Amino acid sequence: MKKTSALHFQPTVVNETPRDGGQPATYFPPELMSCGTPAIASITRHQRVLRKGEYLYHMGDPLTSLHIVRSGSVKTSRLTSDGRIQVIGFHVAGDVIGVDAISAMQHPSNAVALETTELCAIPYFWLEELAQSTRELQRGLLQLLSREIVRDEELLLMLGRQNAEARLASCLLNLSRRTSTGNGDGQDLKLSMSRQDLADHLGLAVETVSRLFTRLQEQGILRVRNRRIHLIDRARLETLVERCTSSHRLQA
Amino acid sequence: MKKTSALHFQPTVVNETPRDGGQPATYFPPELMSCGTPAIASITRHQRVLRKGEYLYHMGDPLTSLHIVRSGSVKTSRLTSDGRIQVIGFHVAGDVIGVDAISAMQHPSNAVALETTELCAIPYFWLEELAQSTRELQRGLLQLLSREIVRDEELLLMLGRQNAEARLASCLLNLSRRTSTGNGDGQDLKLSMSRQDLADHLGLAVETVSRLFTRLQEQGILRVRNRRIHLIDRARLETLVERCTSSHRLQA
DNA sequence: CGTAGGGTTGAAACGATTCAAACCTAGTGG
DNA sequence: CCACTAGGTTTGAATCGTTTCAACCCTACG
Repeated sequence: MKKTSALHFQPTVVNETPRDGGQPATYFPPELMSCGTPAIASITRHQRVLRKGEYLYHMGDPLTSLHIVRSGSVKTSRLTSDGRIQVIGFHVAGDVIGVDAISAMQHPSNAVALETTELCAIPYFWLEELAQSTRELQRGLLQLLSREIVRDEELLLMLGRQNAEARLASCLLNLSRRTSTGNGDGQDLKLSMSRQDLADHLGLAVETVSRLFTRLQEQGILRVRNRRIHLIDRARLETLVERCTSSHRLQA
Repeated sequence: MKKTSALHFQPTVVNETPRDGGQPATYFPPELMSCGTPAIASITRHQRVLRKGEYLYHMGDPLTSLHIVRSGSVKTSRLTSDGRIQVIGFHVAGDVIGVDAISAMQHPSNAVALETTELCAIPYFWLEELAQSTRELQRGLLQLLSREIVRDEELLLMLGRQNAEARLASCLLNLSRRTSTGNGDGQDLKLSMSRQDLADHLGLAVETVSRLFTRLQEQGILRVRNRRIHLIDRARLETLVERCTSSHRLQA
């Protein structure tokens, strides 16, 4: 586990290199990047740091703020009445957490830090106010929520119609894409979640996930060293996935 | 199949009995009920009727309008690259369709009528405009999208962590709840979707769904007559479901 | 060095799928 | 009115993928 090195305070700067070259310090989701200055200014205060295992919120907590992950990672999850877990998602820098709480103004899921994690809080009533006066922000917010719906729909497709192998492949490619810095091609990833977390996300048993890693390694598609995954043959990994290609259109 | 009896034009009245007693003519989702009069007025024009099998939109189509189902039902679906289908949802009177298209301004899913269906279209750019000037409407819209996220998360739980039986039970109870008129206890439901559609929604094979119906009938939980389902023992159906109870809180 | 938790592996069991066939039912045309 | 068809639905038997249970291994950490 990392030490307090992750605790250095970022100044009020939001994105060092707004949108073009270099490694983007993507603390902000693209949907909210275009909103006006006052919005950004009011948002970037209120820092918060969670250690591994600390909860950001529990099911049933009232919604006070949305949160943007600045560094680290968070998992959100739900429970069945008999205690089985479904991990809804893993969230990394730039992701916004808590939007599922807007409808009932209380959280329907849990959010817990998988490692030391920096977040910035956006008081929700502020955000609504600002969105009312800032056209760009309103649009950004709506797009943000809609994007979340699309993401969940893709997960539904994964859980409903893909086998274990394809699910893991999907997940790894997804994580790789979202954590890669842009210039680094994202072939190496350090998973912050346990095998159990992965299993609970993919709707599988831990043992199955473990076996899959072994198998993919044997096939030379990736190399596994604990939670450090090296993607050797990304193309082959992609062929394992039946992804939703917008070109395809059969009878449905 | 029904005749043109469903084609009678509803006047500009939105909800006959706004919120209290009687059978609510729920053409509107609760989230948008509270918005100001001008919004409602501008929305309730633009009718549209689809026959069974007709598409409201295809994957890739640009977003022009959201749609509210006034009567009938619609299924939305996505495809894997190899042609397998995941039905995202079944939508009945009062449901809003198309919100997943807001993020990319084009539809990531298909929407097709399961029977003769009346819809009313809400031009999206109008809606955004109105939401900018009407506080209530902005809030309603955000709640609407958030509600959709919650719904999808519940489906994730279902697909990821429930067995075939619990999935079908969930789905039936859900359909019953949403189509019941309020005074009628909703024990009888007429499914507008095929077994295949159900299977594609629940992530199962058609044969499995068929067998489940037979089994539930043998157990005296419901009676099946084609697409007409009579719920005999709702309580027992509920025990089959492992639902997400907000009281429960284990280590997650 | 010893422990604890996460991770892996194997064998047996199970649930759901697949393939094949038969069965309804609604709609069609003689 | 009936036979005929086509789709949707049901049923059975064999197969497959994933889970379960149990044991073991590894590795980080005190």
